[in-house]
Amino acid sequence: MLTQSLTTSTVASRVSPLPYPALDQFGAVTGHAGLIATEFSYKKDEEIYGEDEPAEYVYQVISGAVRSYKLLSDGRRQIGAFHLPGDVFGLESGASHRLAAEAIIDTTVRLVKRRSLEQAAGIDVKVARNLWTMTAGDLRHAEDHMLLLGRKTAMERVATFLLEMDRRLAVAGMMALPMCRRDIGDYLGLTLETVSRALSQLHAQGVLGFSGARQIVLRNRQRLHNMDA
Amino acid sequence: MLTQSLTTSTVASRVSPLPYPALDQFGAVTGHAGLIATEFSYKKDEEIYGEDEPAEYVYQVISGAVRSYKLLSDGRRQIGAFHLPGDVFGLESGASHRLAAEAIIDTTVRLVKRRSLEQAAGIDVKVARNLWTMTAGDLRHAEDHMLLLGRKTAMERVATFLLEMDRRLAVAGMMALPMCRRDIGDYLGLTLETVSRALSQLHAQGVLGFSGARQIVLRNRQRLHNMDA
DNA sequence: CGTTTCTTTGAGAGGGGTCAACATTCGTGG
DNA sequence: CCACGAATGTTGACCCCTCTCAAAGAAACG
Repeated sequence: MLTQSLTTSTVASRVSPLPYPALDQFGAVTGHAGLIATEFSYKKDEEIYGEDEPAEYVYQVISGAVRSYKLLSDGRRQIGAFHLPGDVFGLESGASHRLAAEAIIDTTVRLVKRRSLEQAAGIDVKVARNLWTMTAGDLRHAEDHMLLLGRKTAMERVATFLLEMDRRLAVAGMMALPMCRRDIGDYLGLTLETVSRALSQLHAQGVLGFSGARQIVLRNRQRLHNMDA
Repeated sequence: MLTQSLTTSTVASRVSPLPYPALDQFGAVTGHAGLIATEFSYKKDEEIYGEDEPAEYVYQVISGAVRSYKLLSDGRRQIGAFHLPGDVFGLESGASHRLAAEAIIDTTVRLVKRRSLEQAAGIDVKVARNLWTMTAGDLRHAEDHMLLLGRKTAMERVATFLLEMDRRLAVAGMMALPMCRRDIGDYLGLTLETVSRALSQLHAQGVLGFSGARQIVLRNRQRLHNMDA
């Protein structure tokens, strides 16, 4: 990794315009500490870091999308989270990454050295608090996702997924999913066929509209909320 | 809650003898800050706090066992974690508890006010770091559990559970499970019958021995490790 | 020692997985 | 801008793992 086009810049608080600047948690950390941030780009399906690899950097998506996942020895995959523009990922309290990360589509990230964040946290209590808060946010998502994976039906999982993506990346009532059906399945603990069937059923019921398999408009969010149990 | 026998004491670092004093993370926090810790007891199946309830206290199990869980509207339950003696639970970065907590059996906990921990973290960077590390530990467990819930078979889940409990509460090669089959099922995303059948099968294969349904001896940990994929 | 709760086991059903074929979309180069 | 090929998505048929429902057995408790 780290063998591509590389731009270095001293970061004030926010270098690049992000879709949701109001929620720029990364800037909240780097801003206080005057850290060096670097931009970096990955091509579709390129690995950003592997599972159990030393956690040298912390990342923020500038554009594109990232999947974090774990694998079983026979190749079964569980995606723990999708990271969209503005999201911070790869933040670890320990020495190594617990999940691998790959670019879903061509993606640009900003990154800072973990060591410098740790150092800043040792000096500035506000930075330390921000790191804790970000990890706690990841934990909240994981707890919600355990409920989905352990106890929801296929239709409920897909409904939950659609509402999550609608919230996170809908523009003008429409969302452009960056990930394929297999990624969605591996996120929801389903097969790609089951995801496809659920989406078709929702389409037939008029709950959503397609313009291409990955361009979706939700036409009845209330029905989806009811389905998500 | 908080309507039972109540003992207050000023905590040095460790008040009560814990089974695994080497891993006393709670003491690492309270020790530095000279916080007031209180002991409190709950009866079997008593609620400690509810989902979305204000997070006023942080807890450590002294004796007994606790389950943390989420419910769907129709009563389906996902247990996110079991808390055993020495474990800290109920630690939140935000204002409220994301999961409910109940005593599995009669349980005694030590508790400190969240506010005083926050305050200590604002003064002492080491305390802040400890809070972050504890939340990161919970996140690691949740990430592993998502893989289990999303991608493992029933037998793999039970094998993983047995190895986890063996690691956490085995004494002299034997473990005394505090929780019933339904709790195990709700932790593993299975029904209690499926858990029972998997345990019976492992028993028939000689992988484990019973002395009462909840007293289990692992006779072949390697086989379990192979099963857990 | 009786009662209640928990666990085991069986039989049958169903939701989601698997395998396969076809359709659509997208990227690429003509 | 279109044509082609590859990748992605949809749909169908069938199967199997786990769930559901039921009953008997074992353990815990007063």
